[in-house]
Amino acid sequence: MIARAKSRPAKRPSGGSTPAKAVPASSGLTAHETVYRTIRDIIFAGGMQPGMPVTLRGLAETLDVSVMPVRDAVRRLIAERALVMQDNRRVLVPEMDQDRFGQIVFARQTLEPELAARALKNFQAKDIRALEAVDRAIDRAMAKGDVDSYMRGNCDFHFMIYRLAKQPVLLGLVESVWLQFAPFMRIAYGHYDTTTLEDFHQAAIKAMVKGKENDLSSAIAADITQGMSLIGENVLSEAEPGRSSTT
Amino acid sequence: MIARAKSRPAKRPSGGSTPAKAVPASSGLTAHETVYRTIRDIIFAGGMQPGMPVTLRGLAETLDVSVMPVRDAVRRLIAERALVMQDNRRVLVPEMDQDRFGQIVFARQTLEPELAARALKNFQAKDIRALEAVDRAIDRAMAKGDVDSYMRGNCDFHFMIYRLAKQPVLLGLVESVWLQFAPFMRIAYGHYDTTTLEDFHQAAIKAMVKGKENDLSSAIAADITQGMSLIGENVLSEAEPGRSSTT
DNA sequence: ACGCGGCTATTGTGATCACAAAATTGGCGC
DNA sequence: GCGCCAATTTTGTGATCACAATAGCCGCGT
Repeated sequence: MIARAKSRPAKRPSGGSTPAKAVPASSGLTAHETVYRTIRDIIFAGGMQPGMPVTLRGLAETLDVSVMPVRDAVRRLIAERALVMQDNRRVLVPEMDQDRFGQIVFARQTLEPELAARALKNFQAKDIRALEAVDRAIDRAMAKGDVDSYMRGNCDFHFMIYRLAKQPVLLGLVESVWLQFAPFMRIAYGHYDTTTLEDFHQAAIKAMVKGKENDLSSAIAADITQGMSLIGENVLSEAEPGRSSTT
Repeated sequence: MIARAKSRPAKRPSGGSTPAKAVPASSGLTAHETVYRTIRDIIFAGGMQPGMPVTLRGLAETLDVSVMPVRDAVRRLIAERALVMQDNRRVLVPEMDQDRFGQIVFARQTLEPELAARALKNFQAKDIRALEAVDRAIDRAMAKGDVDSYMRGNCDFHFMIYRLAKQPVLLGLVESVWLQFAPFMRIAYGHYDTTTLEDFHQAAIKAMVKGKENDLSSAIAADITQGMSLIGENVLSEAEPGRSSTT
């Protein structure tokens, strides 16, 4: 739950320039960058319900920063299509529908297997080991029914591969696509038993070890097909009628 | 040419809240949106040289707005990969290299023919007429050697088709890709005689009229191949060695 | 003459204030 | 009790100021 803006109970001391900051202390990055990653991670973790409104002051209050970095971060996420701004100038997590979903599936199937194939020549032994470690973590999360860890692991697995391709243009496109369907992945996986899923990650790792480009692409493609059809079945069927709001 | 920041010759009147604005008057949109489109159009028109630094205050001075809308617009363009920010926090038009170019070509060839195919079922007679008008304008621009009009027409032609597909997710990805290679298109077309190019636009229009999806995709693919190989030959070969600066 | 160190100007970042539009709430009339 | 209109609150937008970091420049020393 994201806190709403409060009534400005206490004024800032007086200091000229740096009255309020808490987030950026953790790293040497800019506040806006930190806020951006924080929000992005929340989205990837499924922490934002589609249709849920997002307010600058609300986020600023929650993250304990001023509105300025939040504004930058939100605008960036809007540019990346992770959030949308409607005519009201209201910012919210976009809803999913059949059209959007079909486009996302096409983009994933088109870009990600190719990205994996282009990563193949850069794989080193340590990368394989890291991927196996992530995959074991995914298995543990599946066994425990830990949806958050599963999603995080799945995201790490894919992007660990894609990053190795060193193709920043394609990687940027894929990141934008992931940001757009991540919220629904969380919903679907929350409804479904992930333990019954076939593990295409092992097939992908095996293809990497053997250097079989086509096998790697196929494994990624199969993984995407499986995951996206799961989302499609669970999200679109119930979200279509429109705001059931069972509460 | 974009003006550099000057030495702040005249101070703003004094008014409390709206001392400076000139761009937004033209439309009911926000200033940031207007500035964004202005910069984007400049990029599409090839008005920004790769490697050229971009400063917030410089742009603000040129467009006669305060730095705030410019800041929003520039950050948005950075998110869309039209501009890059280096570690120095300096913003500039990204350079092109073989790697980036290959990724852009792949993304275009993968996404754009599909987008055209998906637009096919939405074509109406007036759309065909509009496309033919644009194509005639392109021919005129080619005949006169008007590079700017040619590029504008080419951009209009493609996006008029893509927009009809009503696939906002894919359209967003394609727009981001175009923003990344547009500056180099200008350079290539400035060096090359465009009158020798084969006109795949006519083939595309004919395919639309006949409703032949595969022919339309092929025509778009051929058009992309032709245009991008032209850019590749003219830009990469000379830009590779590094900053010749013949002036 | 050339290199180097300090100084100045410029840059992006962030905070705060002000404002218009929209949403929400409250009260009034029916 | 229900619907509508006005006042209030909340929201995004934009402007201005302040500041740290950097780049560019000038002069000094050898």
